[in-house]
Amino acid sequence: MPDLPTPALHEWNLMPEAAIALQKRLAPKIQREDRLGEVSTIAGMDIGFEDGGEITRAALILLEWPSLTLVEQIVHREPTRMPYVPGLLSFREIPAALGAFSRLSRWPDLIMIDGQGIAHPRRLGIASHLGLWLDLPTIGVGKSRLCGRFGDVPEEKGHWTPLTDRRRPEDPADIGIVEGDRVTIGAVLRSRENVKPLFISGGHRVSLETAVDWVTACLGKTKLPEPTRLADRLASRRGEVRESGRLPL
DNA sequence: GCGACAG
DNA sequence: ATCTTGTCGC
Repeated sequence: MPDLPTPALHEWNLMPEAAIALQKRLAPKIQREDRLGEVSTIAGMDIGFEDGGEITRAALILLEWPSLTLVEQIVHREPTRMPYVPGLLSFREIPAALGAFSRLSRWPDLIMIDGQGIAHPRRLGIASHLGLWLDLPTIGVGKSRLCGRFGDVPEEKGHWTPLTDRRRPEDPADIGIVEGDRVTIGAVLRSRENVKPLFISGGHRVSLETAVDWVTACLGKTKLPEPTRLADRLASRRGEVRESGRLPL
């Protein structure tokens, strides 16, 4: 049984200025180099809402690697405590996510989260924040852009273009490839043809290249990688997810 | 000052 | 995110 610090209200229910200050203090702690062990399980995390937003619903999926077989699925519901504010998403969704993780029978070796990693104004998106809290390798798998610019994305599945942003004063020198006053913070990946691309970024303890590799390796026939796809389904729709294993390539 | 803005 | 019907395409 994993044991994790209980999220105290005062640590998450912060005023915007305090939350931003905390992000700036935590961002330097993010590990951008690969620090993953052997991967035998991968988790997928996503959040949904009920009652017009009154209830937060955290969905956690645990898959076995490389079969991508479902080994555990958890749904955790609790009252919503923060409104959605661009850039402060983690404060709204992480408490519920931790509730789901506390019910997991064992820690995953890698986690994919619906949202950004360091591709964030202060380089601390929800995937990074959660990874730091759990001290586990995380990858951000966003369905849309929060910040940064990118050029045309190749049409071929698996190809991508860098997501770059203006370098911020507090950005560490090794945050990514630096070109002039810009830095690469993520990858805009064509996970599937004829569909809008995915925004991949390292969360914690995972480099961008490795993040893209893992997401690509978990792609099936759909736009989202299996971990996130299943968590997504569990977070929104009712009922459970039944899965028998990896889809044919 | 005017947009943009993860889920 | 969520509210919502049918519809086009592989």
